[in-house]
Amino acid sequence: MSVMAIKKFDVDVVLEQAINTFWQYGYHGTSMQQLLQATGLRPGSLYREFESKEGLYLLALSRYAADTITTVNTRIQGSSSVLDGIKSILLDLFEEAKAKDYCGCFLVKTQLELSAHNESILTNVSEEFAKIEANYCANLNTIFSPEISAQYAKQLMLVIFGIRVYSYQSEQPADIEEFILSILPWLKTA
Amino acid sequence: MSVMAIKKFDVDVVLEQAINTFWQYGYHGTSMQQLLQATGLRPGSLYREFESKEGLYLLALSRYAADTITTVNTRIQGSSSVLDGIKSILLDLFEEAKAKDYCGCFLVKTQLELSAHNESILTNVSEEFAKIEANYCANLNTIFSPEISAQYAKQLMLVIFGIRVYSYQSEQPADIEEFILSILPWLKTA
DNA sequence: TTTATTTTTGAATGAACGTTCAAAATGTTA
DNA sequence: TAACATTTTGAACGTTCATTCAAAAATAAA
Repeated sequence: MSVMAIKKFDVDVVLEQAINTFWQYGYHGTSMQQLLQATGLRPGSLYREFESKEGLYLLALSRYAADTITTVNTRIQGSSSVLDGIKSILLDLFEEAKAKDYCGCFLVKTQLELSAHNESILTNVSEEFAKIEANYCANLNTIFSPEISAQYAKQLMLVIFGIRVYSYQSEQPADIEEFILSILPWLKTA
Repeated sequence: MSVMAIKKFDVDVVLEQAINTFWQYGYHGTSMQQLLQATGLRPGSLYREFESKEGLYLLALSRYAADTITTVNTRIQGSSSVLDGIKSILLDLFEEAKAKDYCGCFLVKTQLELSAHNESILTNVSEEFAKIEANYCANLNTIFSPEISAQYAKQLMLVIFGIRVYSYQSEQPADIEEFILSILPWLKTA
């Protein structure tokens, strides 16, 4: 009995390259040619592994979503308090936006671009956002009542979406921390 | 001397139909076939009038942007106070989102979809948002100091963006007015 | 080295894309 | 009615799109 030839490419690496391309140019705005160039794969290999452009996109999307929650929790656990953690996450969002190649949030972009084309993607992304909100809520629960936590988590989601879009505008507030605290005063610590 | 045949179509009507199609499906997600069907025009007529798909899109976009400011001011002037007017605008955004064919804000969708493809569109949309923010600021100036007005206008824009994206999620806050006031307490009147 | 299995290759495919333009139709003036 | 400027028509164009698949290459066990 014999064993196969071994894959020349690393699926994780390819997925990350696909994420970056889709993230920047959107689903309809990205051609297979771009993806082949970004990943270095040939059509046959890419199709054998991911079935189709849509298949690759869905895998890239769920990978991105999973990473998001991990990042949030890592950040909170690395901070001196939950509130400081959340505050630093928001500050990071503004910081990210200064990058020349800023391209917002892949989940948000997907939601806006594809909700009219594909109902299941709308549901899919909504579920991911629900998970993210629930995760914030769980973290807030360690310091607030369940009712307050749920309310604050909702506010947080809305503000994060707001930052994600507002950041495309060139001018940022002079004092970003003050700006954040003026909208979410309960984030104030010590 | 003689005079021409007369246009069979109304440019304003065609533009509105184009807005609705682009708004829903995005630039890359809308084909010329869809636009021909939505407008009832034949390729030749559409191209003679608007030059290209991009030309039609740009005209549709600027039309939409102009309408936005008009709507805001009409709403504020029709209210008993500036703050009530703004509050009712925000409530309307949530209300709109309940519609089955909700498709967010055309300007926001354009910004997210096309900023990587077309620098001039990014600039274009950013300028429109700056106008909208300046318009809110001018209205707030009638009751607050210039500094406070500028600060509140920024908050307002961020919250509007947030609502525009958050609304794709199915579950809305139970008491929407309370939710709004918890984020923008200065909107509270009487 | 041969055999078995898997992966890679990349030219080719048909469909859909945005766009063009010569010819026909339209409506007004002379 | 004839002359005309303008608009409409819609088949056809070349390009790019996502995708396929028979053949070649790669690998490791027998």
